[in-house]
Amino acid sequence: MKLQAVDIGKTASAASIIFDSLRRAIIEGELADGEPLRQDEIATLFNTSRIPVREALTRLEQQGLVESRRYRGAVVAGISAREAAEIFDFRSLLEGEVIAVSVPRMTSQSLLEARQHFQSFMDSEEPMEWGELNRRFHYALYRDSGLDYHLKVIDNALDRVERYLRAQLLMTEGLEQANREHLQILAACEKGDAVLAADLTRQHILGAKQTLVDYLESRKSA
Amino acid sequence: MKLQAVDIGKTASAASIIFDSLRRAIIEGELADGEPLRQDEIATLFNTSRIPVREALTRLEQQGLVESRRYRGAVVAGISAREAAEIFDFRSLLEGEVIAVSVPRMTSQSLLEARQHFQSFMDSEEPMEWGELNRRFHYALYRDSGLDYHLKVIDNALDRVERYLRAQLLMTEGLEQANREHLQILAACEKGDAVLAADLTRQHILGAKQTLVDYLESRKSA
DNA sequence: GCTAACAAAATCGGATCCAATGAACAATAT
DNA sequence: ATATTGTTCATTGGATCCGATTTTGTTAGC
Repeated sequence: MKLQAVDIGKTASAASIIFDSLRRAIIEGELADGEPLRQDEIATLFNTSRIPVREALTRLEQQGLVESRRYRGAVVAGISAREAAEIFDFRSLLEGEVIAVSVPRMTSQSLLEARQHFQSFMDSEEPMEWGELNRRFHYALYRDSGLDYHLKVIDNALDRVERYLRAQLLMTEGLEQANREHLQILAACEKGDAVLAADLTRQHILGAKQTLVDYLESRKSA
Repeated sequence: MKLQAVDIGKTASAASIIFDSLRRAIIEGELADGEPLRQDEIATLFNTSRIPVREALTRLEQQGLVESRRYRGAVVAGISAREAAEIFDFRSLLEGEVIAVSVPRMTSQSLLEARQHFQSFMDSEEPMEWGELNRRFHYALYRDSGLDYHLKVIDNALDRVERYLRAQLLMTEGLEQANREHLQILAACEKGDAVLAADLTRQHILGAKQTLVDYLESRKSA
């Protein structure tokens, strides 16, 4: 008997549905920084009580996506230019390492997927898709490292800065640059050059950092 | 008006008290891997309802310290030798970077504190204190990096492996080695040699990794 | 004696209810 | 008029209650 088995027991609880939904909304920038998240409001929105909402909010708080103060409620967590810069440095360090480990073990399957996601990213006109497609591209290249813990931490770090990345991509000429750099990274992986892939990945991230920090500081002074 | 002001508003909620308490118990190994954490039991223990217990458990789950399955409850999360090894590699990468950034900015105040914690660690006979003293020592050396995000992630990674570290320190001759290496790291920082400090830190962590992995695998086969 | 079907107990996720706190606003005194 | 105090309202944290699911124990059949 061959079935697509699903891990029941991890089927969606109300809390996880709300969590995923809020996480997405925050990451995609639908909810602005500082926007208050009222438990009641969200509860009615999802036709539940406040209990699962609270669980979702505590999870989001643990991930740094919302800040919550006792009896005052939760707000979407913003980020300072300083923090953003640090997170990009952090990603640069980790993702460089991960891709370096990944390249020697990389399967043609993963390379194929990466190429497909690269194409989708290039073709996409929908800014809301960029984040997801970008993640899939990079994830395909990182996967074979087998470094699950690293990957989880990287994912979390991306969650924190993705909104700002999108804003930056929209404002500047960052999109063409991202495409160019993605292609270079892909080529390095296909060549099996781990050192080059790692170096390009780090530069890719640090470049984005610089553009973003400039952008954030220009907004601050404006 | 001069008063010793306390930041009320960040005063402990029942949930955070329970969270801290459980976190400590797990990290210090008082609760064994796989030990079930019954909401009711914990609630009576703290004289509260299950609600704050649930919040504490979801927070712990987010941090990877407990695993919880729907309708089945939460258990203390164990760790495989593979995961442990990965987390040590992860720490090695991050802590090396952090101390390298920290050394050039290090104040004599921090160096002094580090030396004090180093002494306390050496003098301590109480295994339950090791983890905390070890953290304080390293934290004093990392602090001036200003890399708060990195530090939070490192702290979380330490939470995941600290129990096993203690077991390993108790079982082997790791304690003298740790003291030797701590002293070397401290000396490098005092000399202002960032590259050396980073290198020693990485070796310090990777050495512990090897001992621990050997230990874990010997236990598995036993 | 062992297994399968069923019933009972334990436990969890979520709903509803109440108390504690903070914010907005009105009333009062200077 | 303004600052201060008191009051009301919105909102959160926690308690209690209920339905859903899993686990355990019991009984019937072989």
